[in-house]
Amino acid sequence: MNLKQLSELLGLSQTTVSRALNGYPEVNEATRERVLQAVKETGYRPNKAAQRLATGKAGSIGLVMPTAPDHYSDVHFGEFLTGLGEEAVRHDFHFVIMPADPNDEVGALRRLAISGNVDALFVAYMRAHDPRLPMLKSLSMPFLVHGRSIGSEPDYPYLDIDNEAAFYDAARLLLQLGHTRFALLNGPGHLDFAIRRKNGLVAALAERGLSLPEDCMSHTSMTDELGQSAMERFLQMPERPTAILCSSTVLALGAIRAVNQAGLKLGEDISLIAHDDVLPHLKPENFSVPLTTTRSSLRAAGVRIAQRLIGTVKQDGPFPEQELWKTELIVRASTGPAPRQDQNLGGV
Amino acid sequence: MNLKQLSELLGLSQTTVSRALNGYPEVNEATRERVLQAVKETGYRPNKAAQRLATGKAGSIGLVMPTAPDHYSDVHFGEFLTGLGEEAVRHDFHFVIMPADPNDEVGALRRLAISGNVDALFVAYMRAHDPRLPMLKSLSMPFLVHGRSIGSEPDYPYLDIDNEAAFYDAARLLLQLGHTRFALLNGPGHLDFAIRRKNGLVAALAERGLSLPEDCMSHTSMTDELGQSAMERFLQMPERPTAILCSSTVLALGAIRAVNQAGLKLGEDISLIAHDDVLPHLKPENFSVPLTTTRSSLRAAGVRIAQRLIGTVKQDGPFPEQELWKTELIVRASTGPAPRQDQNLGGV
DNA sequence: TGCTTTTGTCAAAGCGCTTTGGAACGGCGT
DNA sequence: ACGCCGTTCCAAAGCGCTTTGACAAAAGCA
Repeated sequence: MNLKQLSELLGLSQTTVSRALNGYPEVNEATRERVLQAVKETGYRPNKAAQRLATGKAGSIGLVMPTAPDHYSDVHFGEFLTGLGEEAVRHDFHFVIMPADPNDEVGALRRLAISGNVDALFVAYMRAHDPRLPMLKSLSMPFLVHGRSIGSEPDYPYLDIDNEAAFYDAARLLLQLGHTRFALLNGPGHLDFAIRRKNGLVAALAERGLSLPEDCMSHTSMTDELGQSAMERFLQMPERPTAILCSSTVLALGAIRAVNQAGLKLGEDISLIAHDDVLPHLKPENFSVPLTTTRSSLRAAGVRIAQRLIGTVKQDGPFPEQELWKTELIVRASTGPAPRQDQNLGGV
Repeated sequence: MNLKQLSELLGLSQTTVSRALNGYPEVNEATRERVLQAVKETGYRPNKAAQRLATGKAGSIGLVMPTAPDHYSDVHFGEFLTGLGEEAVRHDFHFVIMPADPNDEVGALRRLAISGNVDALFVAYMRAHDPRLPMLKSLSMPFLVHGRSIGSEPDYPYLDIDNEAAFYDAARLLLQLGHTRFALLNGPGHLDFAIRRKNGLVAALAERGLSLPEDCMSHTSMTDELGQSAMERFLQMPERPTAILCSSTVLALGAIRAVNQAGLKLGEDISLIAHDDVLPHLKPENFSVPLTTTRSSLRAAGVRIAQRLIGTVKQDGPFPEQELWKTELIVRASTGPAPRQDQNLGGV
């Protein structure tokens, strides 16, 4: 069934049917109803390829999936993708996923853009001074970045969470509880979110005249194994930290294992706050000691990004704007007052 | 730059240029060279949408991404997707990913098929008597399944690994080492691969007159946490198993944690063989006690599936066939002779 | 030489949609 | 009665490609 057949069946022109379907105002409401009814009965579906050719819009958004032979397909990416997908499917959009070596993301993105089968681009895993940004700007194709790029002019459309504030607030809570020795279990050091979280923590410490020693920072991929080994190192320090900030519940999973194996009590000997991306199978409230977290749903971010990107493409409208989400600081049992000996030793 | 302009530039007809580009035989080699040269110089790229409309081929394959609010975006899926993607990008194909609740996979698949923006479908996570199979067969659209569906007529195109043989062989190795008490850490019980792996193990045991008690089987999602808790249960049994078969290195990760925490030695007190999907960040040789595994690369399967599916679509050729990969049994340090007390008690 | 094949090329007809530029129609004011 | 609008619809022109059917030119064959 195609438009022509449908219009003949209705005794209308293709024009009118097309307009009825696409919500144009110049068609009589009664006529539109008839058309819609016929569509239901016949199960007519417009041919995507024809629509694309006619409108010049592909109805799809492109993204680069970081992947190399040794690259871990991480849960955060999957979770985010799910959000994107949920929204996309509602609008009959789809993605073109271009797998690419993380070292060639610029190239991959450019290839995607000129391939002509996407209307818009999405990028994530932002770094400081990210080289993709100037490229994207030169492209005259809508794009939206998840995160930001420290060191770049902030004149590009993005959706980000306020990482700095999140870890600043988390650190302040721990400071108020009397902690003075902090450690940071962070994501890869070149990524923007990791830099900002570190900055947030450092800023909060600086207000109290404290600083974060180099050996109390760990920058790794966010897997539980790496969380565990980093935490083990922290615990072996002569003056071990009592307050841990952690960039992911996945890292926290490993870290807590290390705490337990060291015979220490989470929430008593060690206080820990993790950032919670709301990964479905890793709920902070289900940890044996429920986790205090800074929370912001990765999946929700995916949905929102898809919304904005699709909106932009559909109405050929203004490029999407900047959006900064606050995280929620949710206090559970993994944080508590600094242990006694710490209070004795501690302070400024 | 479009075909028309290019052909005018060359003083040829659109027909000839198109044919030269698409490798048709009826064009002079010298002419083809000229065309190719011009393409290089002008950077001409055929418009995808127009090609689609003209050929009726979308150049994309569809797949359903299982996702629900509580569904874990698992690493196995990501890893497989990476393989698919690598191959797809080589042929300028892309996927349409339709996220769907695992309970509505049939519906999602159908919607994908009639949406008209895919040429072929791919399905995974096969179950026994999988309801998607009859639906797919009725669809007259090429498809390929990863895995098989026990209980269904095996008349559909698939790529699978020989799960039964894998675990049969693994079990035999352990039997030869003198083990008699086995346990199975398996994936979700409704999935085909899990059923077959269990069958393989049971068959090997039966040859020795042994059987697998119900409480020595665990069927769960393949996360390390669940691997750990299941293993803990096994270890608390009065006559605890000494030989463990494990459906994923992710499960094994947790299981081994349980072994260590129980103060037992892997490869001495407990022998363990895991199936290794070759996840980049979970290499069995990097475990503190290197893991004996049955190996088959998930990513390679992705590549192969993309190859076959794309091949089928491109030449409109025969539907793809059936393919069964053998796994490799790779012996490392996590397997050893059954401990003494077991040999005394044990045997047929 | 005259005939049929083969080779290399072309003009034109789609593919199924959107969109432009009218046209028909009835109601309105004058 | 006339012209003028606003509404509702239409015919036809693309969008950029592939493919069919035809046709010269070159080649093969008797």
